[in-house]
Amino acid sequence: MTQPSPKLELFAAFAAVAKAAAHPRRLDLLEHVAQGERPVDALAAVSGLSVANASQHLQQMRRGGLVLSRRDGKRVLYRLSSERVLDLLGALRAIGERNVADARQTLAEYFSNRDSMDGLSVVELTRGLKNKSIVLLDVRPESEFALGHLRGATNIPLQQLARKLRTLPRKQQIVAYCRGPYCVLAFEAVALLRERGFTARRLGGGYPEFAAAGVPVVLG
Amino acid sequence: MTQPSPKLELFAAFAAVAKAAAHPRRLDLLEHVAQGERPVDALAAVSGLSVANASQHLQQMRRGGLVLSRRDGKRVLYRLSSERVLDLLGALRAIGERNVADARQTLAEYFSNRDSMDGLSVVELTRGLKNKSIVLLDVRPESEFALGHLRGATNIPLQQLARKLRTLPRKQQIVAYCRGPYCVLAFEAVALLRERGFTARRLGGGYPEFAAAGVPVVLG
DNA sequence: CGTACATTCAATGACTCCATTGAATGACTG
DNA sequence: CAGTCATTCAATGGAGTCATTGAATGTACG
Repeated sequence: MTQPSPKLELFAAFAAVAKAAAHPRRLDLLEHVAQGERPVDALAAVSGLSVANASQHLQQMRRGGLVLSRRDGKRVLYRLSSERVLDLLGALRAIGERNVADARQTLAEYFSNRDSMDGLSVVELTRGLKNKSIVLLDVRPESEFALGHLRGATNIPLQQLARKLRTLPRKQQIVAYCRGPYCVLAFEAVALLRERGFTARRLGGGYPEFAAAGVPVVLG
Repeated sequence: MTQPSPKLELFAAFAAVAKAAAHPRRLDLLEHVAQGERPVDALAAVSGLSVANASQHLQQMRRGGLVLSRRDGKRVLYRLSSERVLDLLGALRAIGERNVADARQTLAEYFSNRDSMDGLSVVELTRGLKNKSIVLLDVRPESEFALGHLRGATNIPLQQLARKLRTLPRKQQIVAYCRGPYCVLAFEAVALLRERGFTARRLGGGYPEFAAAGVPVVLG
């Protein structure tokens, strides 16, 4: 329409991508979609949205090219469109984290003494698994673990963790992960484990990030 | 099960970053800001916005943490907040480019036979400069070149290119770059040069991208 | 110390986005 | 082929965004 500027037309396309990501609920949904392919109602349930609302948000992300959908029987399954989306999320986090750190509120409050909670990198994880110096713990709900998880991980959902402590070793370091870098499950798991005298650390990212980084996975 | 859920609060911060990038004009402005620190009126001029409008867009990007501003006398200078912003732009491009490729319109129309126009990588550039097998050409306006450019580049603004062809060598490959991966200047320069029998290619990104990738620069 | 200048603020209508509701589509199941 | 279920559509108010205007800061310079 604005006849000229092919550049602006392209930038409009890029802006549409950003717009698709520019809503807190959608980012939340996106993190869940990143765990694996799932139908609308499941995504609506885990992120606490009405089905209609979740559907609309998912469609907006599809228009923006963040997710793809396919029909399977009477369900429609959504999945990430590509690993590039994780790059986008990473960039948003990097900038957003800086913003909240400057006006330090949330981070400091909820993820207190973050330094000691600093996450393991991919290389540290790989080395530790080879060494058998660490035990990898997936604290997401069973259903998400079943959908896909890092190879060698044991699944103990956070809610059951307190009851199953005796199954965990005390001589190795326990490394917990969940959905993403800001997923609270792993933070709380590490806090609980340390309280009970275990040596515990958190992974620097969640399942999707480490899977994208090349860590071997088991798919459901 | 919390009122403002720490996670959603963080995601709101990330969404705010995305929102700051979710407007074509702002992406355009951002590309110009990425060339170097500049006052509002200059940015307004190059992107064809009114000063008040540019000011408001810039402030929104500042709130989103994409740019920073500082006062210098009676001017306010804006600059990128960090190189992370370039990562964000890269991710938006990667996803957005895919989207328009699927509905191939703009790309095909304006950047026809893009394969042959495919850009040089950082390593290719570095090797070529060492070899002296290429000549690096900056086709941005003089003012932007003065603000900062890749080391070893010659500045011939696109408008003057046709007149200054005789200053260019015919035995080396000419590599043109401008503001970013989708800046038309370099595309047109390459097209013109090839028409006149030169061997010409485009750089795979603009000044900000290659500077961030570690290519040596000269600052003004 | 007043004037000029760069930038920002405030206010305005046109427009788009958000969440909710209830109805419509499409596809399996008996 | 009627019933059921998952998803999407359409319509609704309420909130937020956009570009434009003209006025208000704040800084320098004579």
